[in-house]
Amino acid sequence: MRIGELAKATGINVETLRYYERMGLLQSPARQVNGYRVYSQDAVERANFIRHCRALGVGLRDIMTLLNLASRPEADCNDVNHLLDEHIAQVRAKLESLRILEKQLVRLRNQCDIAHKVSDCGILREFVAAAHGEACTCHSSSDSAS
Amino acid sequence: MRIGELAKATGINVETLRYYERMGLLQSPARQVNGYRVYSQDAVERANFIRHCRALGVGLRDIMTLLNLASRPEADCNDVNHLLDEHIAQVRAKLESLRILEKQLVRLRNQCDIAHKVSDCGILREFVAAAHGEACTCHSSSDSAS
DNA sequence: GCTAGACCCTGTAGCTACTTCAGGGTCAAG
DNA sequence: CTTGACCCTGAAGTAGCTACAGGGTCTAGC
Repeated sequence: MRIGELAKATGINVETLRYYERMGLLQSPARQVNGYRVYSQDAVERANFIRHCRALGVGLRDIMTLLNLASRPEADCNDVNHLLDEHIAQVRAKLESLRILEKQLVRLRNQCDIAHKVSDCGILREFVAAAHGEACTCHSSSDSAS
Repeated sequence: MRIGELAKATGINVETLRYYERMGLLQSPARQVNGYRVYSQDAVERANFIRHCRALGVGLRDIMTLLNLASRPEADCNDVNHLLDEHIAQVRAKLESLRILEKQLVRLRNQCDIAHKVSDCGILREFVAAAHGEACTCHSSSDSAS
């Protein structure tokens, strides 16, 4: 199977597949005489594994770790647990900051419900006021989101 | 005020301030004879405005739009509303996918609560099974998060 | 006068996870 | 023999910074 077919079979972009190969996530496949990559069924599974992990927001480095662990059946499963726990913690932290962010944005949005001039816009006034406030107090307590 | 002082006053990194200048968010300030940047109080406010927006996850391009709008008091405030609405929608979409993600991760994590060998690890088995499943059905319904 | 250290400058590369582009080669069908 | 689909490599672009290299400037202390 060539790279285009692998792409179709896995739903992963051709370029992304080559990128994964460069990054060491996919082994360099055999080549035809013309230089085309030839993949086996193993590659499909490996690529799908990667895709599944990516859909869960797992980073490439961590996927690499998982792939290495998966290939050593005698390895200690604690590493997998640990990796997942960390990932869950990250996701929860992000969720929390996004929830706060949403509240702030909605509150901001409510400053200006009817269309009028920017000069009267509660939203921009809020922005500016917040900027002023920070400039005056000079010691912010909140941190950035994202 | 020099760039270091502006950095302290706003809590924005010196490098980031120069970056914002390169990106056109901050106007190129006056220079001393030795080439050092000199900032006015205006710059502090503008920089704080940017910082505030960034903390809300607003992208640099959108901040640019807001700054331009804010400088034209007669402009229509609807643009601000629209920008904010879009941003809120984005944040909500991200929240939703993160919530799903968290559930999936927690479910996955529960597959393997006691430390043992990778060969018996429910988590990795789940990953592999999911990859297999996707390979077989060949038409995924879920999309990626993040 | 001279040196250390803090600050400033520009320009460039690094980060993540890709995507896109330039500039080619290969192959099957018409 | 040409068209179009596919493949190749290597480099650059994306966002929003951060960090580094390799300098210049200024002030304080000896």
